Amino acid sequence: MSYFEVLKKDESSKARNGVIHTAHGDIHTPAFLPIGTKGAVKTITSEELRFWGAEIVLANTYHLWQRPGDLLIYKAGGLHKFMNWKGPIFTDSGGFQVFSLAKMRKTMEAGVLFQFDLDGKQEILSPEKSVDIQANLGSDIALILDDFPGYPFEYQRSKESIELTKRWAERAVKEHQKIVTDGDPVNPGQKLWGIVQGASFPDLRKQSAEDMVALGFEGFAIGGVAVGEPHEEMMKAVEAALPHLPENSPKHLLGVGTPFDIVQAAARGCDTFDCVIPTREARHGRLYIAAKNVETPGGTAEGYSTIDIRLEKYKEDFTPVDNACDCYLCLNHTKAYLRHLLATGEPLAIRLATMHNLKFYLNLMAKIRSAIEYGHFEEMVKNYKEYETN
RNA sequence: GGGCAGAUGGUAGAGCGGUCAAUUACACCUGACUGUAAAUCAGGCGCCUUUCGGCUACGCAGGUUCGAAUCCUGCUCUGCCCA
Repeated sequence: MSYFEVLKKDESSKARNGVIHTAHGDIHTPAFLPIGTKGAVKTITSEELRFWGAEIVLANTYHLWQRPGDLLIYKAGGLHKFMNWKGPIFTDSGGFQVFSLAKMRKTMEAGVLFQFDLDGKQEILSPEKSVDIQANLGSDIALILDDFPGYPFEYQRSKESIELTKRWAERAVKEHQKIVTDGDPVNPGQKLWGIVQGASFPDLRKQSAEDMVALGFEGFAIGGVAVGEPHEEMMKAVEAALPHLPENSPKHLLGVGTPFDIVQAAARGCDTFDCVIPTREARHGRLYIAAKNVETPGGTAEGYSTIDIRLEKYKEDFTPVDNACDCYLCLNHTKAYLRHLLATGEPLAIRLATMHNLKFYLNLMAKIRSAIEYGHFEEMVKNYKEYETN
């Protein structure tokens, strides 16, 4: 049984249904990974995630290294046991933190120099260190430490980043092999995935993809996107990278995205996605709603809309956020109640809202898989976008 | 009936002669949020105006003053206390 199996290819696009086999179970793709940066998807239990159909979660190397420390998690028996999540875990390498916390960090050949917030101690996150930490966490999918410049995209800087990422990748692979051969990893089945950089420059994406393929990775992530660029630029980056990666390997699109982004990227062949949008925006009062039978010039379509539950107009709205939704919030509570909880700062508010948005995203992925399975993905892609409904 | 305190923008509550269209908070409105330093952040919030600026405003009516939300007088109302 190969690591990744393509179960069904869509005839109208590059989308496909597949399954990734990991030491902690299968992941049916296209899949969305709820983000649990510090070992928890904010306010949500592992049991709930599993119940709603999440098959894998993402955790962060950088943050878990700082607290509670990867050695502590190693002592706990690995991150799966520590957080009691029995399914697959995907860990980010810390590369994104290098980018998002850039003001306080310095990228060097050796790695990233930075200071811990708590005690000001200086540390270097190197490609090896990142792999070591992820080995101690015992994730099923680990990522190499990568470098990326952000937006706007600049050719020279992007070229440097794919070159540095390649050199770091070589070191990461060696370190990972060393651990597998000589070490005592928490999760011997852990796979290290490469990351393709190169902004939206086709030649750089191609080069970076080839660099990664040459290193023998079994899975790949597309990085450096969702940093403020327009949707078209993001798709351009995806289109530039995917043809140069093996068709029978899983591809993750890092940090993406809106429901629209995800559908579009799935159509281009991306298999897995992670994003803070559903969880973060839930905390900020933005709720996603499946919009069925929306009137469009081409007839009725299906898409989605969002509401800001904080608005006064929902004060006396005693209907569910989405009466067609099967999440706990929609089955049990009204907009007026959720608005009240959020307005009064009740912790339950963000939990209920998070439940809803995560269910929306997970339902979306199920719809994509189903559409591919039953041959109507083309129709779904055609009109699936955000609609205004007010 | 007497005494005391007070009346400020949706609400609470600053201001106590000019720099006040009026601090601040809440409410309300807009907008952000894409490998989570984010249960967060930014902007707006009398009316007209793109800006400049103009107009009307701090219970009501007068007055003092170059100038009043701020001082004085009367009135109205509110709260507390004493009869």
